[in-house]
Amino acid sequence: MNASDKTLNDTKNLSEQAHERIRRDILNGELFPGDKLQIETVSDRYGIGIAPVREALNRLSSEGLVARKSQRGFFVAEISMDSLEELVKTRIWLETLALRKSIENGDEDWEEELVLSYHRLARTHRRMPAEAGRELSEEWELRHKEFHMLLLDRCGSSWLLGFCSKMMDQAVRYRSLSMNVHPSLLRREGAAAEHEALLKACIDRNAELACQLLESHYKTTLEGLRGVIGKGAAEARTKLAD
Amino acid sequence: MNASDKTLNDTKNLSEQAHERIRRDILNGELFPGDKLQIETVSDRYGIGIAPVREALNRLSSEGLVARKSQRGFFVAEISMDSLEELVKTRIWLETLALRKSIENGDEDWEEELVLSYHRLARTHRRMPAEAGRELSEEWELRHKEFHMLLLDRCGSSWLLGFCSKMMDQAVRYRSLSMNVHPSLLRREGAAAEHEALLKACIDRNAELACQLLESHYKTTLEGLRGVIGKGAAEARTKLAD
DNA sequence: GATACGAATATTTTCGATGATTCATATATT
DNA sequence: AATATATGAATCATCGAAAATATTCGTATC
Repeated sequence: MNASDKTLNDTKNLSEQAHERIRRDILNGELFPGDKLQIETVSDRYGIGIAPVREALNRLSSEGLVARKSQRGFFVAEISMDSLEELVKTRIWLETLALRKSIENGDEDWEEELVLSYHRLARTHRRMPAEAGRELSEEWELRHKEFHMLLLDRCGSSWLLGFCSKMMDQAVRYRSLSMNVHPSLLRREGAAAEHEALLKACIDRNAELACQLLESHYKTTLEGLRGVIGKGAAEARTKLAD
Repeated sequence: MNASDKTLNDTKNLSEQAHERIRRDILNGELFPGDKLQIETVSDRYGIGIAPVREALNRLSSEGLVARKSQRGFFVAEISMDSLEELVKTRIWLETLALRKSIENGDEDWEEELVLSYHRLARTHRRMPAEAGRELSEEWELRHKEFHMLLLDRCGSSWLLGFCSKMMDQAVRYRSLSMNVHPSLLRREGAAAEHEALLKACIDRNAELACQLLESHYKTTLEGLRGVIGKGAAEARTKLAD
């Protein structure tokens, strides 16, 4: 339950630490799409032996963040504008579905958790100036995902929740990568207001409105990313040289 | 594209072979929910070293077929009536969604593929007497999944297709396990007719009917399994002694 | 000058063995 | 007799090195 459990990577065994850290670096856009994940290089980078690293990469490959070419090693999963559009489309389908069910089932506890989660998200947002540190940005992403997942939390299907979570991770990845290329472009101001409207619609049990808001929220984000992605991958490759 | 590519497990490396074979044994119900997957035992069973087996188990754990308890090894994922009900519910949500989209987008090629796939399924079914061999039963499961996936194939989202595929695998698992406990009970005759009706509705582009048929198809299957599952897990454990 | 072959190199994949952790049994103490 | 502690066996996690496989580069041939 405690949020700090995941950021502190002390107690776990090495293969879990490797999994967590590589995953984080992919989601934060520090590892670029298509990059080769050479076992020994990765092993050195994190100071973890090659066996745990292999295990982590194997798991990440099943989670869709890493591609695994037989006998040719591991690569950071590719991205493309096409697959981003497919991703957003699918997110809208599944999340509006989940949101409707969640609004149907949600009780007063749910409302309270939502209010709290929104408050935390807004607070983090307020503290975030133009060029915030990475930790704050990471914290925002965490809160953001928490809020959006909580919206769906009462949908009644852990399967559906899991699918939505997976797709949210992918979306985070696209955002991070775009931000690395065009640092100024993103983190638009409108987002905060949209979250608030979404919160209100849920508390009012206005499923129709809530779904509309969610849909336009994602479509707006998509438009913001359009055009950045194509160049993004190529540009990122050069930046790797550092 | 060729279906036999997956059944022949020759060319691949050992870790992929292990993954395929363990996966198959879990889906076919030869490995029972909760069973410990002791590395060395598994390694002996398949005649594959422990390193590839570990890799396979790691990937299977991310795919939801294997549970991984830190520092305590791997176990075949548990099942329960509750999670089966959740599974069926979610399948109906997502597959009717995908089916609607697929019927919207499907062209004449799609129709032809459907007819062909249905024919193959029906033929396999016809050749299957009361107590068919395992190979034939496996072939039926393959065709069955192929047909159901093809129904959704034109939905326009590889994400959604992947989710549905994952859930179908789980459903196969529940069926296999139930059949191991009550061999006579399952493989009801009605299924063939239901598939045919489904095919017809799709070709007629009657989305509403098709979704209704799909829903009742799954609900009927669920009812057939009800009551078998609870005892199933316990009874299966004893059978392991062989 | 371009292409194909083959040796040398780099990487992945796999194995066998060594530390680390958990679980079970037995002994000791109240 | 019952709980607690300690010891031993089993198993997991990790390491380092060998085998299998791709990749690169140079050389020879057309």
